[in-house]
Amino acid sequence: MSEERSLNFIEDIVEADLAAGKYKSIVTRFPPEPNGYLHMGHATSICLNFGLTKDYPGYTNLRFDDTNPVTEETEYVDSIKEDIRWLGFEWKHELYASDYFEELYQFAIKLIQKGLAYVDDSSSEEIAKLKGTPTEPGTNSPFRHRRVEENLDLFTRMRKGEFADGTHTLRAKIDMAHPNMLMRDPLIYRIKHAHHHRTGDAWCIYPMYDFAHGQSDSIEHITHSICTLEFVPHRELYDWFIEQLEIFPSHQYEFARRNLSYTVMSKRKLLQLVNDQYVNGWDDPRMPTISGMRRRGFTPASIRKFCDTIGIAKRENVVDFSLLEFCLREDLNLTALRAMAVLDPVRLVITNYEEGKVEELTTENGPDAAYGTRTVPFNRELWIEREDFMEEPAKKWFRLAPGAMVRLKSAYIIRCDHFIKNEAGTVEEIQCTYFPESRSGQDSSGLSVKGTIHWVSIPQAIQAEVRLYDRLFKVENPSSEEGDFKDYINPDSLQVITAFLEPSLADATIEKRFQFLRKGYFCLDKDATTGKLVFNRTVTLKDAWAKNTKQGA
RNA sequence: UGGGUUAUGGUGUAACGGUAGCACUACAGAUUUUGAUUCUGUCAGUCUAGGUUCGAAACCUGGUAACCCAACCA
Repeated sequence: MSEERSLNFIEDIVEADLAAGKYKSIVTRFPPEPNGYLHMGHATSICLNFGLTKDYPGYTNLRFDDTNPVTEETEYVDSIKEDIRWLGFEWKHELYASDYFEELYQFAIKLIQKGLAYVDDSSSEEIAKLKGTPTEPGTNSPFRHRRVEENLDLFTRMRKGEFADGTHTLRAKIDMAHPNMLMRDPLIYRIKHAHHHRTGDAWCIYPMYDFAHGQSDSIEHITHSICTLEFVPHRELYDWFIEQLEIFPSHQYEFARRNLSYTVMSKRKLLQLVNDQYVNGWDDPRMPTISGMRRRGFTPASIRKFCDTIGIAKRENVVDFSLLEFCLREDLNLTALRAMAVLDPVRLVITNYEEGKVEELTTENGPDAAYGTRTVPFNRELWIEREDFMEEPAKKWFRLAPGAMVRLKSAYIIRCDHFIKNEAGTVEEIQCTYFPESRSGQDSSGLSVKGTIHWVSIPQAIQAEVRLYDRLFKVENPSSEEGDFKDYINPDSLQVITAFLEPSLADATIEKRFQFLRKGYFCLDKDATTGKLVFNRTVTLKDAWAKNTKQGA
């Protein structure tokens, strides 16, 4: 109540309805079709629908819109439920449009009896031809004036299975000259002799979307039926059916689907990426699917925060990917365990450190003291990041360079004395001296350095496969570019490397989130086995220096 | 003279006839044993032309632009 946060237009409507006493509590629903995996676009709808009944009295149903048996499968039902729960929401009732098939059938009978529906024997081509175009009115079907009794008989026989697929349809009788194409005698039932994932072979006629969705809403007494903008023209039909059927008046409200830059967000396109093997399945960490993002290491809280931040409105939009990254980092920064890993190693030798000696040094586990500490082994030879050394240091370079000093995180201050190159001119080894009095936590050296770098002790280091991801597409809006969206796929969206990790990372589990110090946030991938660690880079840290050098170049 | 929807910084979103605000991005600086985090600051906006009004991003009129609608998909 004390929130100053401004309301979106749907919350405005809900508040007005509640204030006017139109409803004492509200009912919303999330209505996926079980024919694919949920993606970031669905997350917006989930957060909206479930969020509304968290903020206002009422509840939200999960209703599968399963009126097309040829594309729908139980496998999808399960993944959808898992994704919603993972996002942190729980539905009141788990329902299916197919639960209402008998009721829907009776609704159709009622329409026929009122003279508002008829059986059409036209082929799909004939129906399309008579439909007209947006600028030309349609023409009445020759079957439009069948008598009620004949329609009833035919429709009953359609249900009994007397006719083949495509031979008959049931259409609402509205107006073939209507400016809204959807009002030109829309099809409401079609024959499909197909096995349904829930009703099996009980039916061979199935209602169309427009004769299932709104009626299901009404049956469930949904007060606010929220969908995306492309359904705006359907609202007229939605209201027409409810009025003619004289059933509970649910209302439909539409918002603009959210688009994310550098990716695509339609089931059809995502399916192509999977089928054509541009990615490795629906849960590939580069996919904007909920399952892909979960595998990548996104947290539910970060996705909810993102949905909340981008808001709900009616205009076309492409949200910056960087905002999603911001929400992710914001959450991960607070929750990820800290660890050290070297992704691109170069050998560093501390020439004045006793050979064979190993010290266990204390370092922090997390962003604050509550996470406690652990120890990491330290010895004479370490891996450090190749990019942390510069033979000829740039301006404002804080890291290692000939003669320069840095602190090794949670360890000692070192000074670079020499470096060794191979024939190819690549630095192979960096030699340093350390200052024993500069030990972390008990530094009496009086030295101060600008830079601190991470490291991993070579003898104890463990290896892991690390998968580095970049954006899937090279352009902000692949769908609006010339040609095929697949032409704009980023060929370097996945880079697989072998990294050296501190030994504690051997205990990583799939739920844990890590910040590899100075490198980014990582999590264990499901491909990891007892013998082989595999990490995904969820997102990099912000890197002011990298930005700096990029600009200078 | 088909119908519908939408136009606010680079991006997303507020302002409900009364000071155009917030967040991201970008940039500059402070702190920092992560060039992270944190903190401070800067740049930057009402599609257009008229009108109503003391006062318009908002209301009216005319343009312009983008998106949606001609699946037995949802």
